[in-house]
Amino acid sequence: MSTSHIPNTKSPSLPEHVIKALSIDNLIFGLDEDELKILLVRQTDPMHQGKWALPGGWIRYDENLRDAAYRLLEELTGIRDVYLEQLKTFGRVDRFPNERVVTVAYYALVSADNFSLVAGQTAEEVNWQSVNKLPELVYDHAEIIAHGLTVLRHQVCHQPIGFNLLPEKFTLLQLQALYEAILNIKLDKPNFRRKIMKMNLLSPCNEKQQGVPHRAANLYTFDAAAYEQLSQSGFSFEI
Amino acid sequence: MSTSHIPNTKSPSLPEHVIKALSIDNLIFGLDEDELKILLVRQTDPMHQGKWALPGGWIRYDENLRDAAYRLLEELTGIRDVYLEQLKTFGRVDRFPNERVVTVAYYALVSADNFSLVAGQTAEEVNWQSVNKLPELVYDHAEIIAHGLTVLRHQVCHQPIGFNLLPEKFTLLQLQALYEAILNIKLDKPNFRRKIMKMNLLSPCNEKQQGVPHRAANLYTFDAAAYEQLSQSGFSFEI
DNA sequence: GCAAAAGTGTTTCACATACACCCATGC
DNA sequence: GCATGGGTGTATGTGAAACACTTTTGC
Repeated sequence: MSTSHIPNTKSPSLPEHVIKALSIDNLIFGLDEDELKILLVRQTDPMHQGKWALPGGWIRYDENLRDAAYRLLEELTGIRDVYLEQLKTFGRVDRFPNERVVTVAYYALVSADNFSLVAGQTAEEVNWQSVNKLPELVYDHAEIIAHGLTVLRHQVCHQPIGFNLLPEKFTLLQLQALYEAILNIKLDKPNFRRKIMKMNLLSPCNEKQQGVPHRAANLYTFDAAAYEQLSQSGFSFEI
Repeated sequence: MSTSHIPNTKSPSLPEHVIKALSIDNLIFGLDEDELKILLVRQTDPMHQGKWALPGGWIRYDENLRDAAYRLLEELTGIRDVYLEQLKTFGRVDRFPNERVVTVAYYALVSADNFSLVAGQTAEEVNWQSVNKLPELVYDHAEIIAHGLTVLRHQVCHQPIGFNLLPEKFTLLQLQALYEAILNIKLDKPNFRRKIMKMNLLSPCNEKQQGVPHRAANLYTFDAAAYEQLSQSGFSFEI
């Protein structure tokens, strides 16, 4: 959450007309150099002593939950047009100091296209952190991230959401590296290629990689329309 | 929700010290005669004109979300010791009249053992309804149930939660009928048997069905301990 | 015997796996 | 040439699907 999460203070940055007992927290995953990262903000007020937190905030009275998640995401990071899904609601009695605050967690997968873009915007406060070595976090945010990782690892095997982590055009080996990074496993290249290609979810760009010190690979895009059609015919994505 | 969900009234039945903007709603599924049903309560106050609702209510300040779900479930239906899992949080601005109320939905699968038991307890107010022909429901409860069904149909294929809908001891054909009822499909008996038996999740009771007008089938129980051990070795349940 | 469900056997075919191999390109 | 990744081919085994079949029991 942002620094506006200090309880019991009428901070001027706190918007009026928000739901008091409820907040939003966003888990934003990105891929950097074949490593899975998550976007965190640093709490600048002395009370939290520089701990890190998920980007989040309060929900307005006249705002749907998902809209609030999108608004907060864009306000804090500039990110928009991403896959944003409700994760879970966390409401342990003692998760927040002094008052009872329940938080609805959402998660998004950010493509490599605007990965670096985001990190640059508000350099000192927002930062990507490897999910394998997280800093100290406020409240129950470590627990929320742990749950988010579990869900992500499950979802990525059963739905084609991984493509959201890649640039628009990608190679098959980039896709394979993505699954290897998220799932912490090694995959067989020929078999992975066949499995993916048989799904008929990728459209060839008829372009090749540029500036690589080896044979250039073909580039592909994910065909969302084809996936829509296939899933209505009972097709189910499985890795 | 129960009748205590009337907004802006200081009803004497409304417990003190609850979170104002948040409620719980429970989706309780049961199997009756190979038909999937859900437990609903009738709103008795004139404002709702006899519409039906999910059993739910308010969360106390000193109560974890899941604890509240369990408490409300037991208070309203007497059901306990069931698989109870968070479904999703629903918070559309206009889902509740006059004030902003966000609700956290939980779902449970009730075994056929105490299926009839529940229906008897508070006969005129609580009732099982087929999910295929639901009555008119208050607020967004139809939407919540629709989402619950989607999740249930997905989960039942990937986790051994279906067993919660059966009596403690069951036959393989009962199990098959369960999947056929939930998924609305036909399954091949020999292949289904082999698939299930190969998982090593069922313990034979060394007992047979009683009083059936045909050859009596063997009874089995679900071996939860075996499942725990297998899933830690990377086993994943799939139908 | 007949009906109805329990339970077994067998063939077929697709597909996942494993691994060997050739291709293209920059240095 | 050689290193690096791109991309293809093939043998093998497992297992899902389809369906024919036998067994048991009540009436």
